[in-house]
This record gives sequence, structure tokens and C-alpha cells, in this order.
Amino acid sequence: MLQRNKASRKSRRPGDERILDAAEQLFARRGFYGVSLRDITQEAGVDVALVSYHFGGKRELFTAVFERRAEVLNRERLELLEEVQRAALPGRPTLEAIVTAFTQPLLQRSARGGSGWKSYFALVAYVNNSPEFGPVMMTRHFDPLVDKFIAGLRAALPECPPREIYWGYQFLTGALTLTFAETGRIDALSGGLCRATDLDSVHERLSPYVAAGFRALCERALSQAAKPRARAALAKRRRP
Amino acid sequence: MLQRNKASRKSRRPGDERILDAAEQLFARRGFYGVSLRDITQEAGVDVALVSYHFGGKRELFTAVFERRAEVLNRERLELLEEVQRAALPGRPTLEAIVTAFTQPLLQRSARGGSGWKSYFALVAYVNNSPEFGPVMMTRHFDPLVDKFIAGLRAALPECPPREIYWGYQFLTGALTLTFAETGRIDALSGGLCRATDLDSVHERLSPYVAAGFRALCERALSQAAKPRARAALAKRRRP
DNA sequence: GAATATATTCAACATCTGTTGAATCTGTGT
DNA sequence: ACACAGATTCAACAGATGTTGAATATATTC
Repeated sequence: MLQRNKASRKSRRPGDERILDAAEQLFARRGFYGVSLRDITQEAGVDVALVSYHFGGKRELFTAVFERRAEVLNRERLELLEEVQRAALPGRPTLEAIVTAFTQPLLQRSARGGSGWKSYFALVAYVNNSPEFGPVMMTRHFDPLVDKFIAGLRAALPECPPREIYWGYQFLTGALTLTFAETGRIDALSGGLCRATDLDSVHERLSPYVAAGFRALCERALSQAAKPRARAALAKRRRP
Repeated sequence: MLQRNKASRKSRRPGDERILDAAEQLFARRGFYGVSLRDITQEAGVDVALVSYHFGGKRELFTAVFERRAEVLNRERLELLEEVQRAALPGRPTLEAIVTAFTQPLLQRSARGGSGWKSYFALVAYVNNSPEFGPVMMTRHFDPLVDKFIAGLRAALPECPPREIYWGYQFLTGALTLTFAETGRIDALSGGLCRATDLDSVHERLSPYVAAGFRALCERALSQAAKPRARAALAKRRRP
């Protein structure tokens, strides 16, 4: 065979990893259907057929990309959560501490983990908001960990009805994933005052924001619950 | 020609509107690239060529779908904002009132506006989180109105630095659009305690949540700003 | 160093994609 | 009834898509 054009290859990493890297970047930008296998393999400097060989097909490649970093993240976040809980003994960690343990590893890696991590979180934003992929993939890969965080949130707000915790958590992930998408819309809107890529600013602000939100939900629910009881008590007093 | 199969047509609406309806539904579910023109025209009971005839192409159809309801929404939301501001005269409306004016028309229509509106908001969720479409389409069609809401938020929190308002707004839209995506993940996570389709629950909770979040951001910024001044004052006292 | 297993490329496939131009249908005004 | 314009269908196109099987290169084992 003629001399292989090694310059066209992106690095000396094995082909399957180069495919994962390229797929991660492109899926994050244009979603599952917006990218062809030829786009991916061309970016990776590799033949199209390698995808089927290594992963079985496009769909399997997509989930492989999603899984690769999920496991790393879950380990790291679980450790951080447990550390926060240990450090607060014999008491309970604050709401802010738990929210920070949840978000900090993500924001940290997106900001300083390299371009692969940045793409990965944009992909998570895509998946989380997708009616097609969201329920299956997020649930499968993140819910075991999320359950532990929910438990931590409930412990930090013991008097709060669980329903409020779940809604508060959904609002949190919504805010977080839009941040990861880094669409740059806040840049235009604020006239350059805020930058979507400035994840340090997000890190400072997100946990106060959602901690205050959780407390407001909790108070609202308790005052709502108190009113009917007050009315019932009034009715009881009146009747006999 | 043989008898036309009228039963296959979805309604008596003209072809271009049937195409818009079908496209809305399918784009919302699978994004721009996940849907072919044949998917759309088959769902609409219409020939493929009609898309080019009426809209010019797939991309133009996509923006037509996006624009159709955006104008209706913007009018309605602007009226509501102005009404809220008028009702509060001679004072300022509360933070909660402004946030509600922002979210209520959306949640209201998504919950009770019919399946078209429901699809539309899922599409907005897709666009808002898309690095490709988000900056262009959201900015073009919604930013004039959003600027007015931002102004209202600033008036409701006069001592708050503008930067905090923009971040708070971004967290708000993130929470809101994930809600619109209705992926059903919260159903699984909460074991059925919360339902993604229960937008009344969201409506009750979202404005207390984000209003508390805005106030927390504001307080944080003010206390951050106070500290360096205190330190500077201390240093000045020490030096002479 | 031959044998063998793994990794990668090549060429081709059937199918699907968006778009286009000509043909046909449908309704409206005269 | 006719002409005419707008709406809709038909048929076909060139190119892209995911996948596959055979051929070749590279690495590992004996």
C-alpha cells in the first residue's frame, strides 16, 4: 500500500477513542440526528466502517459517548457528597453545601477539564432536554446518584414535603443544563455584561439561587398546609 | 383521476397549515434533523413537494413553525406585563408579579392551549438549549420582549447589580424550558409523586422559587461589594 | 519468523434525503 | 362554458446515509 497519511490523523490514540472524541464534539453541537457517521469518522481521521466494527452502530456509539464520562462523574460526585456529609457530623450539612457538592464537579470539569468535558456537558444538556433520549439515558445513568442527593436535600430540609424537593431539583437541573449548553444567548442579552463561558460566575451564584428557591418552596408548602388545618380547627370550634 | 382518499387527510385546514401543525409536532419530538420532510408531509396527509412550494425549504419551514406562535405570545405577554405594572401604580409591582407575568402565559397555554401549543413549547425548549439554533432564533424572536421584562425585574430590585438580574433570568429560563420539554424524568425520579405534565404545580412553584433566587443573588452581590470596602476602610485607618 | 488475532481500509449496497419541473386538479371571476 | 391563477400531485434527480463483507494492514503469540 502507499504511504499512509499520518498527518491527517488527529493523534496517536487508538481509533475507538478518536471516534468517541469526535462523536462527543459533534453530537454535542448538532444532536444525534444532525451528525453523520462520515462527519464523525472524517473528524477522527478514520474510516466509516470502524464505527460498526467497534461499537456496532450509530446508536450504540451515541450511548457509548454518553456512558464514558458518566461513570467517572458519578464516582467523583458520590465521594464529594459523602465527604460533605462526613465533615458536617454530628450535624447535617447545609442546603448550600449539598447543592454545591452536586454542581461543583460538573462546573469545575466543564470549565477546566478540557474541550472534551465541555462538549460532554453540552451533550448532557441536549439529552436532558430531549423527549426522546432524556428519560431513558438520564434515568439509567444518573438516577442512582441523584437519589442520594435527593436524600441529602431532604435531610437538610427535614420539615419540607418531598414533592417540593423534587420540583426544586428539576428547576435546578434545568438551570444547570441550560448553562452547559453555552448558547451564548446571555452574552447578547446582557450586552456582554455576562458571558456564557464564565462558569465561575455560575458556580458562585447557582447554589445561593437554588438554596433560596428550595427554602421558598418549603415555606410555601408549609403555609399552604397550615391554612386548611386552621380552617378545620375553626370549623370544629364553631360546630359543637 | 381516481377518487381522492379524503379520510387520510387530517382535517379541512389548508395544506400549509396542516404542514405547520405536523412539523411542529415532529420537530418538537425529534429536533430539526431527526425529522424528514416525508415524515412531516405524510403526517399532514400531503405531498412532499408542497413544503418547497409553500415555504421554500426545510429550514424555512422550521423558522415558520417557530415564528407562528411567537408573535401571538409576545403580544399577550407584553399586555400582561403592562397590566401588572399599571395595576401597581403609583408603586412598583412585586418581583413575584413580574415573574408570573413572564411565565403564566406560557404555562397556561402549554397546559390548556391544545396539543399544538404543547408541542410548540417543547420545540422552544429544544431551540433554547441548542447551540446551533438557540442564539439566532431565541434572540431574534424573543429578545425585544425579554428586554422589557429585564427592565421590570430591575425596577423591582432597584439596588441589585444588573449582572445578577441576567444570571437570575438565565436560571429562570433554564428551569422553565426543561419543564416544557416534559421528558417525564421527574415522574420516574419521584416515583410518581410529581408529574411532568402537571403544569399547574409548576405554575404555583416557579415564581416563589425564582423570586427567592433573585433576592438571594442580590443580597450576595451586595454583601460581596461591602466586604472589600470594609477592608479598604480598615487599611486606611491602620496606615496613618 | 510464521501463525494468528485484532484493527483498519476499501468498495459497494439499498435506502432515504431535500429539491425541482412538469402535469393535474380546484376554485374563482367573467 | 371558458380562461386563468393558485394549490396540489407525480415522477425523478443527485447526493447523502448507515451498514456490510471482503481485502489488507498491524500487532501479538508461539
